[in-house]
Amino acid sequence: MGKLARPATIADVAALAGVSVGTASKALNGRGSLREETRTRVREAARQLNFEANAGARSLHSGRTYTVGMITTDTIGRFSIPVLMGAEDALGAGEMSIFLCDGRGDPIREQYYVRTLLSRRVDGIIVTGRRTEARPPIGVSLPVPVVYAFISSSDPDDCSVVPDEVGGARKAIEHLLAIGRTRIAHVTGPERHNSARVRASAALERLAEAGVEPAAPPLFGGWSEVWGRQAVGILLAGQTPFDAVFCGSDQIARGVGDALRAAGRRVPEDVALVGFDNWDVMIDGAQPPLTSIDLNLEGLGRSAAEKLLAAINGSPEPGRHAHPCHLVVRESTTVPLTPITAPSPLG
Amino acid sequence: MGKLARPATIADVAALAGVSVGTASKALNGRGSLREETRTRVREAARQLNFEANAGARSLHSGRTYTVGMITTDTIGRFSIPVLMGAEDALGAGEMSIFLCDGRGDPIREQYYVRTLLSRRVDGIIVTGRRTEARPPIGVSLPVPVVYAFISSSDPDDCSVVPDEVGGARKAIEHLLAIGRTRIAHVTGPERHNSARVRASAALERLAEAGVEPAAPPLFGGWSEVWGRQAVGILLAGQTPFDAVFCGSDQIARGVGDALRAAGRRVPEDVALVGFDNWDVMIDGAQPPLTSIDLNLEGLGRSAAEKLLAAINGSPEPGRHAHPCHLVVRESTTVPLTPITAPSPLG
DNA sequence: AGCTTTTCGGCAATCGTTTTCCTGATTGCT
DNA sequence: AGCAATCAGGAAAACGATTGCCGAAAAGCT
Repeated sequence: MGKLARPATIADVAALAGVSVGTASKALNGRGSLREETRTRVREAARQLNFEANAGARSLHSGRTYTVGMITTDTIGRFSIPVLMGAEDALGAGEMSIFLCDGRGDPIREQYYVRTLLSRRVDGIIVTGRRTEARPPIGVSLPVPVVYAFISSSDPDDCSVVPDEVGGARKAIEHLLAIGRTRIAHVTGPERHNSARVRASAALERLAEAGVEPAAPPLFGGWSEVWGRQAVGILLAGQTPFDAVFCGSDQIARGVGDALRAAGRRVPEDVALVGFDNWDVMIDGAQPPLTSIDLNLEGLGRSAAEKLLAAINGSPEPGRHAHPCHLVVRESTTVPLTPITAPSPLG
Repeated sequence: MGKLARPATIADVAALAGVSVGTASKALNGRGSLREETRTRVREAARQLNFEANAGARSLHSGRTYTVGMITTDTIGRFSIPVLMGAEDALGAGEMSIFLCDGRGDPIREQYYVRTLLSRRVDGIIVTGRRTEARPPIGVSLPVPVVYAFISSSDPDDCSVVPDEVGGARKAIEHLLAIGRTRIAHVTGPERHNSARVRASAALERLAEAGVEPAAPPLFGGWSEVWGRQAVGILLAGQTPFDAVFCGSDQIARGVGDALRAAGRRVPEDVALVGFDNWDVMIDGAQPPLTSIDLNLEGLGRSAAEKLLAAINGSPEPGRHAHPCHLVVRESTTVPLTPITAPSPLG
């Protein structure tokens, strides 16, 4: 079989079509002035040889590679994937490809990747990660534009696109207030995490604006279900009653929900529950399904890619851009209006 | 600021060092015979200009791009990420980069990506997906080697690396038998899924080899927690008792565990529970943590990348290669020997 | 028929790097 | 001193594709 045969070059095509390489190039790219008959002859030869122009050679001439690099600071995962997909969407439409590099939290590795990407002459770089913290820039005066997505650069002159966590937390509180809850607790991740602090203070602020006292000071812990369960123990042990819990993540919310149920409190009748991240796995497994804040990561990735393209084309948009979050309401904060006719055995 | 300045070429370096480009190239690559003083002078010039050799131009000459493409058939996600990471690991050591393309289940899109990758002259292609089914090859007599990872190609002459699901299911059953369980049920995903069928029949076969009757015929449903909960309803409604459930996924296992607990059965004392996939999110959230089968996806990805490298270097290993799974034992099948001294409130 | 104007395509330079030759200059040897 | 052998580095030809320029043929005009 002809497997692993050297790919055809434009010289092969030209030879088969009986023209010069220059003419073949013009024919395939619709340039120059050629007879239609010649064009089709060349095209046919190209088709026959399965010719694909060597992108490397081409970019040598054009100076563009139609390629961007994407570096994840830490591990690629739940948050970076949607960002990647959104970016791919925005870039794919313009026929660009993505080099994916996983920095794994190692700055050395990261610098190595930056060099590699630069040697491959990418047109731009997107930096992302799994936390929303600000991070040091990946380099100074790099020869290509850089956009930070989800995470942000500590240099305010860099272009960063981040989720509007403040707005998200405020929406959560507003929703709970709107359904009449006034004794609201907040359980979230470790205080050293930017996201935990930002979401907590935004929630408190929104409560204060409404003139409502929080049911308890924010409970900082981990991002896990286990912590959610433990936090319920703390809340129940305290003397102040509560009719709603806003959680810093869906995992926490799920733990909270499970523990509440185990303690005989009904969700949402006794306690309304709001999560954060809108992570389908947690949302769907929870009983009942969780109301949550969607970070709109795919939109964020798309937006980041668009800003990168703009910068590549000479119109950078430096600064920190907040991308809106939105509330997704489910049964953990609303009793369904039409009660289920035939309740499933245990679902 | 010098931002967005044209990257330095080797000509710039040569000029600064006062040598010809050929000499500069030799100096930087350790070729030819040059005075040590000259080499260091060139290296210094390169450092000063932040020179990175243009990979495109270089590969034009060498015929190699040190790049591989990775195409995911359907969406990139929980299963393809570890495979990707493993592949990156194996390739990164050899200084290769990965082009990531998400086929999104659309064959047209996929073909488009194949063409793009070929035009970029990748040295090879890895194809992956989120299901273990066999799929049609991405192309016939492509000019570069292709390895299928996790999913497999329907052409047995292609190189595929797949998890040994049969072995995994057998290990699960063996473990349950080893801890003395004899009334074992199996709850798994939809029967139309290859994984569900394969795991179920392997489990049955292993039971038969041990001369043990299954507690019930395999229950096929969905991959979700909801289904796990429903399945417990079915099992409890049936008359045959059971002392263990082997589940086709950790999500199902988690649902099963929750429902068992809700029905007053203790895990693992009354019913031992084994999941599949060893997915940390489910494992850790479950009460108690789940014993599960690890697909070793990262190892699989590494192995796939190694086979791809071998093929690139002229030693292809065609055929279907099974990658071993392993059992990870946790509290859902074992009562801890040293009981917890101070039990957490609800954890 | 002889002239100008198009039309069509070939030639060659270019992009950045590597590598093969090849030429001077130095050294070693008798 | 004269010759060969070695060394250091330059010149130029690749690699594959694009594109500006230019020449030959064909067509249009009087």
